[in-house]
Amino acid sequence: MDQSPLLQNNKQNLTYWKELPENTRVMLISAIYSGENQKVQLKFYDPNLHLIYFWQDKTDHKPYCYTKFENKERVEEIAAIEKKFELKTVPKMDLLLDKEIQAIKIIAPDPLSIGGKGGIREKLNVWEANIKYHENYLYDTRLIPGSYYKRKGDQIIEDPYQMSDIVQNALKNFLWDKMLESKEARNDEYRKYVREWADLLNQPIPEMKRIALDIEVDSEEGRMPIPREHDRKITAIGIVANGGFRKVFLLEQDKNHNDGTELIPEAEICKTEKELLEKTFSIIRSYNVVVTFNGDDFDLPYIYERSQDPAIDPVKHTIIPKEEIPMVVKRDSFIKKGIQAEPVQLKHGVHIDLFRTFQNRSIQIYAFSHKYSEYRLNAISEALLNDSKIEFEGNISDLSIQKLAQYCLKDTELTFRLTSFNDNLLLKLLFVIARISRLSVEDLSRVGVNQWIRGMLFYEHRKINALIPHSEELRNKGQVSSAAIIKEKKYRGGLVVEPTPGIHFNVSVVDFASLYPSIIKVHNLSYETVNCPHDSCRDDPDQKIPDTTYWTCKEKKGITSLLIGSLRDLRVNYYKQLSKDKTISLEERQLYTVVSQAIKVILNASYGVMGAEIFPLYCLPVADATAAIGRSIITKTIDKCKEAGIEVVYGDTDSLFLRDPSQGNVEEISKWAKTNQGVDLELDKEYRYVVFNNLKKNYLGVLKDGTVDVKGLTGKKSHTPTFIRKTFYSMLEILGKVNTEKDFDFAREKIKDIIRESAKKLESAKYPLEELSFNVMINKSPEKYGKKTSENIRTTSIDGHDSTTNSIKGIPQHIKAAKLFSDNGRQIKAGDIISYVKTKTSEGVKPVELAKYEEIDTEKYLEAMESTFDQLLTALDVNFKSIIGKPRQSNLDELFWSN
DNA sequence: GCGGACTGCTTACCT
DNA sequence: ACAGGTAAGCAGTCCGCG
Repeated sequence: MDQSPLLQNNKQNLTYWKELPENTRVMLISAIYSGENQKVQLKFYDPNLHLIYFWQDKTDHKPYCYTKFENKERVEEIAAIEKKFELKTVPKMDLLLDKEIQAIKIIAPDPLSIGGKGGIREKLNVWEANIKYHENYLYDTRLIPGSYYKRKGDQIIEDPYQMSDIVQNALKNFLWDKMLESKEARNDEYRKYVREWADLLNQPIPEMKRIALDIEVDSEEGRMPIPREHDRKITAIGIVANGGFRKVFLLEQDKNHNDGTELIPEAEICKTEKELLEKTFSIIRSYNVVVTFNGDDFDLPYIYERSQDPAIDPVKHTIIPKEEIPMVVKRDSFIKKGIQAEPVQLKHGVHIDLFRTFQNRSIQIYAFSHKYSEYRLNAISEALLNDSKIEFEGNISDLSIQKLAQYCLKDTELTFRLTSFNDNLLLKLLFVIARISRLSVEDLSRVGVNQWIRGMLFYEHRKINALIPHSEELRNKGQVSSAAIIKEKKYRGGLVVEPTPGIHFNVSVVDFASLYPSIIKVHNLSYETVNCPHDSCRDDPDQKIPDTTYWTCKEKKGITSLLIGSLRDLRVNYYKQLSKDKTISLEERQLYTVVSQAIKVILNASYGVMGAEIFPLYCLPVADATAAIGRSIITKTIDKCKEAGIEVVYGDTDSLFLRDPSQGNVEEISKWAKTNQGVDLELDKEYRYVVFNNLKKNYLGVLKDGTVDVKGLTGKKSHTPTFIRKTFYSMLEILGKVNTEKDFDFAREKIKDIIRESAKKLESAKYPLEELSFNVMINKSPEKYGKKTSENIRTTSIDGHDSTTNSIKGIPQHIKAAKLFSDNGRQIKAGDIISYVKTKTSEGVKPVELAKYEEIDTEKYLEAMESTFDQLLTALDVNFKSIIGKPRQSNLDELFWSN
């Protein structure tokens, strides 16, 4: 077995800053505020020796916030009474007014004096009081998580890696040649942004020494142990680290839990839980990064609480002293309601909870292209690693010690591999996002994308000495200009072109490369530049945004426009090229691929957050204007196509489907778009043919190489019963082989055969029940459904019964099924996928596990097949009903209902 | 009392 | 806990019919 050198000497790898040799390059990985010391503490990582250097502020930096001059008297009054604040008048840039103002800086002895109970925030209109102190600290010192530093005396000095000549030259080319074509190239400010991003993002990312950790706890069936109660024994702790280190500590068990087989070699049996915990702690101490799956709410708080419970030492009833535990309870964090665990933080390392990270929609969709759709370890592992947990029947507490060891170690291994697969993709991604968002990985892996962009923008405000506005100040920036199509939406979004129904050969798809970020860049969109205070801009017709009442600023570049625009250009014109450049090392190329991916995540969200209330710089006019310009660009491009005689058969937001264009056609339009609209229109895909029915966001396309692209069709949707989906995909296989108009005749017949066969299999009960299930996710807890209708409230309150058919009326089918499940004692919670079949029972549905074949409503399934397949068949001029014959009593029905 | 038109709710998808 | 637009299925209400 590969033994980790770190484990052998068991050295606590936490070292103080003064011990860091000068000129050793270390990376900033964490920043926290220690309430105990009232100081910010930083952790730096030495990528060679894998040590953490620990730094505590000595600069006497203090928490603070601002107020405006109009509050001078009031703030002086407060300061005179409370005697703990220091006031300073300082110049600040007010971006909304585009002028310098005098602000009063209120300096406090501790963060609670500002944001705590009775803090200044409650007494006065203050600015920048909602920023966590450790974030403030990073902004002010310009320290960026994920960046490299070195020690000089007591100080922290920037110490970036040098870029290689190739990369350096590519950047120069980009800055001086590529960009000279555009207006921005002549803008030094813009060039400075590009340069700074590249300097930051081109830094290599080291492989971090880390462990994955997973605990198993003795528990009753169907009830999760609660950390706060810590009343259940810890029976196993698995640890997997880099370099092949694997270990599982097991609590000694009685004979009933021994199946006589041999234990896996990684197993080590401990006499008591105390011993088990002590051994685990000593390993945790020797690593810098700890990875768990749901460790925030379970594993970490559980082992912490349990270590303080005398039950872990049955003989002497002693606990583990707090100094020996590598964790502390996070006291400064605000207490969330209803949580089951006190948050726990690692003392010297960094803890990443993958459960939370994979739940992040941006990670799920943009980083992993929606490969997983459930947030369980097993589902994510299956999707990303093609591996799964060890399955077992019954209760985990009944497993033999041998099986438990295997099970626990497997979970731990999967957790580790989620951070290591694809050349440590996830961790690298997180570190690049840390650099962009100015948040530590510890912080950013637990928050949504709006906080990432918040971090990027807040940092920038500090950098240019601009006061960060209140969200209320951004609410009076103008009326919404374009009403949404969907009610309950705030403004109108992208334009969807009505598809031309039918089969079209040789269709080219062109799309605008990151359209919204381009618009934000080209049109100088930012909260302070949309409806800016300058009369000259307001009165200039060139500054007007088409189809809206908004105008934009020509006097000054907006901060969002600069940041998003420079990132966009870097991605499109620099990182994408570098990631393919064979003259640089594979390792570097991989970094640039990751950087490009991380920027994509940020760009994709940058427009969305402007229209999201939770975003601190929420500014509806910016989002509204962005979408309006997008509609204007696509509309004008369509007009231009028509003018040039190019037929547009479909389009959605930023894409156009052109029917049989020449290469010259595409070039012409693309050039036109660049010159007249300032956006890049690129050839995205070339379809051999595309099939449209009359529905938007619904089509099938076969690429030149025979790959079949399906969008939006029901046959693709995850809730569709497997047998229908499988039949649908075999239809697609046929269509992938179609090359010419003539081939369709054959394909049509093949498809009819497939459908007939499938219908026959259905009617003769040949499909396993599981293939008939609809699989629908429940997004709320089951009780929260069906409360809106008065009818429903009345029936439940009158008869009082819960499980009568009355009380489950007015409730979606998947919830009905879920309720039948919980009647059977199984817990259903938000995020679960309910698998149910359609039945002839009074409810009309039943969970698959509880259903019998004779209850199946075959007619309903034929209807489902019909509606699913008709989306394709209508375009192929085939009729479902005529294939399987008229609706009739199915064989199955006759069989079961006659006797 | 019945059925079709309509609305609202929910989910899954597209960009 | 980033946006809006579209489709589909179900459940319920409204309204006219005769």
